Amino acid sequence: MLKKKITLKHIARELDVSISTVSKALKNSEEISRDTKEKIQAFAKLYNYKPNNIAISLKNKRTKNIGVVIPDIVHHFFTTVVKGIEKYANQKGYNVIVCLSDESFDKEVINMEMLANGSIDGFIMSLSAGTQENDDYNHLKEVTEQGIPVVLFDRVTDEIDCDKVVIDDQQGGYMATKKLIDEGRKQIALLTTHDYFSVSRDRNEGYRKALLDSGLEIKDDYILRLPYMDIEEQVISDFFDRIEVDGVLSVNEIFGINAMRVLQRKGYVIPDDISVIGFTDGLLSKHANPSMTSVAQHGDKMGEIAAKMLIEKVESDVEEETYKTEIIQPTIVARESTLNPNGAGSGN
Amino acid sequence: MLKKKITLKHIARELDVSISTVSKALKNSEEISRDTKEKIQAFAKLYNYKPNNIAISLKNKRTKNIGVVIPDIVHHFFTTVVKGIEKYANQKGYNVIVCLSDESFDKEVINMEMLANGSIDGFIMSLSAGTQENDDYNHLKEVTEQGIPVVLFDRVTDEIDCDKVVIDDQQGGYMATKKLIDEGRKQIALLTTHDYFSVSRDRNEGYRKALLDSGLEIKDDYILRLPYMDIEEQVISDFFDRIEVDGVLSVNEIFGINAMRVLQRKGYVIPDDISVIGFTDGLLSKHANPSMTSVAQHGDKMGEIAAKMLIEKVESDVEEETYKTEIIQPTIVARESTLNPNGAGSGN
DNA sequence: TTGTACGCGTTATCAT
DNA sequence: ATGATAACGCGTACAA
Repeated sequence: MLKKKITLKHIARELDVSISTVSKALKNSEEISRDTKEKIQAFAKLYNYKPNNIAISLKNKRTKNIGVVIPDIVHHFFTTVVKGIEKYANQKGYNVIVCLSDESFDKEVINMEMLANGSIDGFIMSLSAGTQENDDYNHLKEVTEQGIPVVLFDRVTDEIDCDKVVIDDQQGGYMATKKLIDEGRKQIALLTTHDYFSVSRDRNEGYRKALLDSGLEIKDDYILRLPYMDIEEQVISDFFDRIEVDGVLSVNEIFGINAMRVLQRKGYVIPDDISVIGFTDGLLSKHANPSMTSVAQHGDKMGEIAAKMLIEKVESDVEEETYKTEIIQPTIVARESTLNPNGAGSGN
Repeated sequence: MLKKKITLKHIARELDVSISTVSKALKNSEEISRDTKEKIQAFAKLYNYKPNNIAISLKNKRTKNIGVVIPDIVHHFFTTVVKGIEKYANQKGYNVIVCLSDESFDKEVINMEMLANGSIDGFIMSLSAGTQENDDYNHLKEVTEQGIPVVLFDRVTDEIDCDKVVIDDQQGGYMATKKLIDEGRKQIALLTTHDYFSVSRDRNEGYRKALLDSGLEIKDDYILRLPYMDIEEQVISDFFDRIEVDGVLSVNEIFGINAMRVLQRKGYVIPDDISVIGFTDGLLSKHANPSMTSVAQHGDKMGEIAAKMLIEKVESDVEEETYKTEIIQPTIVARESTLNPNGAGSGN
C-alpha cells in the first residue's frame, strides 16, 4: 500500500541505465535518444516521479522558501499582509514559512536564527514590540551581513539597511484628523499607544500636524496612551469624563471600537454628537455598529510589494547595496461613524 | 562586510584537520582529544558556525517542517489554529510552512504537491470549500499513501484515514439551541451555509435535535442558507420579514453579526425581543454591540492537539495503521445578545 | 585520536 | 548517446 517517493536512482536501476541518463532524459535533453527518453519519461510518469526539493535546495543553495516573521497572526492586518505575500510568492514558486514572535524580542531572535541556517532565501518581517522596545537589532544585522535579503514592513527601523515597505502613517493620521476637522470637529481626542511603536509615533505626528495646520490647539490631556494589550474600558471611560470631545482618532481598530462603546454608553450618538475614526481597516470597523470610518492600511498590497521586493533581491545575483523604501498611501474608508459632508465613500 | 555562512569544510581547511574531525569535535565526541576539540569549538564559535538545515534534512530525511494548508488566513478561527500549531511545533523545534488554498480545490492540490516533494514531514490541514464541494480527496490519498502523516482539523472527511481533530459541532449546535430554548425562545431561526460544509451540517443537526428534544417543531422556512462569502443583507432582511422569530442561531460569526444589525434596524431590541447566538467566538462576537453570545471553537487548543498528533506520528518510526479522532468540546461564551437566566458566563 | 569513504538526491561537467 | 564523477553540507561506520 505504501508507495514511497521514487528517486532518480530507482528509475536508473529499474531501467538499467545510469542516473545521469535519467536526469537528462527527464529534462528532455537533446543528448539522449528519442527511445530512451520516451521509456524513461513514461516510467517516471507512471511512478509519479517528482524531484526532491531538499536535494535541489542543497545543490542550488536556493530553497524557494521565504521566511515571514510577524508579531502576531491573530491580527487582521498581519493576516492580510501574509495573504498578500503568499499570493505573490506562490505565483513565483515560493513557499512561505511563517514564524510568530509573539511580540517578544527573544522569540524573534530564535525564529530568525532557526530559519537563517539555510531554510529560507530571505526574510519578510515586521518588528515585535519587544524588539522595538529594546531597540536592539543585532539579529537583523547578522542576517543581512550574511547576505540574506530582508524586507521590513510596517514596523521598521532606520538601524537596518534593507528594503522596506510602509504606509505613510503620518499622512494617514493627517488625513483622518483633517477629515474630522472638515466635519467641523474642534475637540479631537487621540487614542494611541506608547511611543516605541514607529507607526503610532507617525500617526500621532499626522494628528498634531493637522491640528496645527488648521489653527487648532494641541492639548495633552486630549491624548490617551493605552497599553497595546489588555485595554481596560474604565480607563477610556475616565478619559472621556475628564474632557469634552466631538471627535476621536484612534491609532488602531480596537481602541476605536472600545471608544465607540464607551461613548454610546455615556449617551452620545455617533456620529451626530461625536465622530470616530480608527486605523487598520479590518473586520471590526466594517461590522461595528455604527460601522467605523477608518484608515485602510492595504495590508495585502503591502505583502505583495514586500514579496516582490524580496524575490527580486533573492533572484538577482548582483550584490547591490542599494535599498528602497516603498511608501504606500493610506486611504480613508468612510463609514457610519463620521458625518459625510461630501457624500463620499461607499464603505461596504 | 559579507560574512558568508561557514561550513565544516571551511573550518577543517582553516584548522588543517579533516571534516569529520570537525564534525565530531562540534558534537563533543569522546573520540576527539581535548585540545583539538577546544580549538575547533573556539573557532566555530568565533565564526558563528551553525549546521546547514538543508544538508541535515537531506541526510536525515527529516525536514523539521510542518505543512499547514488552510482555506483562508484572514479568518479568526484559522488564525487561532495556526497560532496553536506554531506554539507546539516551535517548542518541538519544527517550523510551520503555511499555504493557503483560498477555498479552491486546485490551489489545495498544487500546494500539497509542492510541499509533498520533501519540503515537509507532515501535513496539518482543513479542507477547502472547493474540495468539499468536489468531494474529491485523491490528493490526500496520494500523500498518505506515500507515508506522509496527515492530520485533518475542523473541516474533515471520512474518505481519508488519518488523525483528525474536530470540535463536537453537533453538540455545539445543540447546546446553543438548548440555551435559547431554556430562555423561553420558541421561534428559533437558523442561519447556515450549504450542506457540503461538514461543520454546518453537524451544527444544523444539533439545532434540529435540540428542537426535537424540546418538542418544538422544525420549520423549513426558519432555516436560511446563505452563500459562504458575499452575504447580502437584503436576503437576511427579507428572511426576517417572512417569519416571526424570538431566537437566532448562526453557524458562524458573520451571519450572526449581520443578523443582529438587520434586526436592530427593524427595531428589535437584543436580547429583550430576540436572542442571538453565533459560532466561532472571535473578535466580532466580542466587540459587537451588543456583544454576541457564541459557541467557542477553541482553535488554539485544536491547533496544539493537531500539532501534537502530527509530530507524534512523524517521530514514531512504527508504521501504525491506527488513527485517532480527537473531539474537542465546544463552550458557550455568554454575552449580551442572550438573556442570562442563570446569571452565568463572564464573556469578554 | 584522527582520517577516509560513503550516502542522502540532484545536476553539471567531463569522459567514453 | 550514455555513463562516470564530483559537488552541495553533513554525519557516521569503518580504517588507520
